[in-house]
Amino acid sequence: MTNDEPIWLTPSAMAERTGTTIDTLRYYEREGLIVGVARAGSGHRRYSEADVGWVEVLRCLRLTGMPIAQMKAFTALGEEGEHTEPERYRQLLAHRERVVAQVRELVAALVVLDRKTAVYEAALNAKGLR
Amino acid sequence: MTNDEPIWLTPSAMAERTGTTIDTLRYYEREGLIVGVARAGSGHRRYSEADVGWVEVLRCLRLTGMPIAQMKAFTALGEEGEHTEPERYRQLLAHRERVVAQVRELVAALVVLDRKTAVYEAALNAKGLR
DNA sequence: CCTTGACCTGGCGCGCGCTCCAGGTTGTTT
DNA sequence: AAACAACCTGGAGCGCGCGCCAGGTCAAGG
Repeated sequence: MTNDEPIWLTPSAMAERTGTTIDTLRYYEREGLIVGVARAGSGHRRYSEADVGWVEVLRCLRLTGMPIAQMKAFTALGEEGEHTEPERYRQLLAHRERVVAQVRELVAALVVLDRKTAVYEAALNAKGLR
Repeated sequence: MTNDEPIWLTPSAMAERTGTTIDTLRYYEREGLIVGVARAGSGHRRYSEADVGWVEVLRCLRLTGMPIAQMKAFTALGEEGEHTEPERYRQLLAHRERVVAQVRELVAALVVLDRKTAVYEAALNAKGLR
C-alpha cells in the first residue's frame, strides 16, 4: 500500500473536479451536507475520493431541484446508520418521480414553444413569398 | 356579434385560468411582461383571451428557466412591431436549445440517481436474502 | 527573510422572483 | 344601509442559494 501520492484533493481541485466552487463546498459543509472532511495539519481541507462521489450525488440532487433542506435531511439519514437505508431509498425514489415530472413539464413547455415558433415561421415565410 | 357574455376575465379568474396568482400577474404587468390590459370603469383589470394566450407563453418561458429580464426583452420586441419578428424568432429558437440542454442534463442526473438507487436495492436485497 | 498564493473562519450582501401588507375604493349581497 | 368580497396602488419583506469580503494563518519558492 503506497499512499504518498496525492490521494486527496485540495479545495480548489475539489471544486474543479465536481464543477462547483470553493464557496459552495464550504457552504454545503456548514449546512451538514458534507460531513467528515479530513484536514491537513494546517487546518486546510483534504477531500477524499469518497467525498467526490458524495458531492456528485449532491450536485445531481441540486440540479434536479431538490431544496437544500431536503438534501440536509437525506444526508442526516445517512449519518444515522444503515437502518435508515429503506427510508433513504424511499426518498430517492420519490425524488426521482419528481424529476420525471419535471422532464415531462419541460417537454410539454417545449411543445408550446414550438407552436409559437411555428407561428413566426409562417409569418416569415409569408413575407418571403410575397 | 354579441359580446355581452363574460368575454373577459377578472384577475382571480385569470389567475386560475393560467395557473398563476394575482400577485404574479400584477408583478408581470409592472415589469412590462404584460401590456395593454384593459380596465373596467372601476379601475379593475379585465383580461382578454389574447392576454390568456400570452400569459401561457410567459409561463412556458418561466417554467423553462428564462429569467424575467430576458422575458422582458422578448416582450419589448413584440411591442416594437412586426419588424422584430426575425429577432424574436431567433431568441425563441435559442431558448429552445437551452431547454433541450436542460432536459438532457436532467436525464443525465436521473441516470446517476438510478445508479444510487441501485446500490440501495442491492443492499436491501442482500438483507432480505440473508 | 520576505513575498506570494492557497486556504481558513465568520459573517454580511445580494439577485431573483415573487409574496404580502396597509390603506383605500368598488360593487354585490342580504 | 350595512356588510363583505374583490380589487386597487405603492412599497416593503422574504426565502433561497449562494457569493464575497476582511482579517488572519500556513507552506513553498526565491
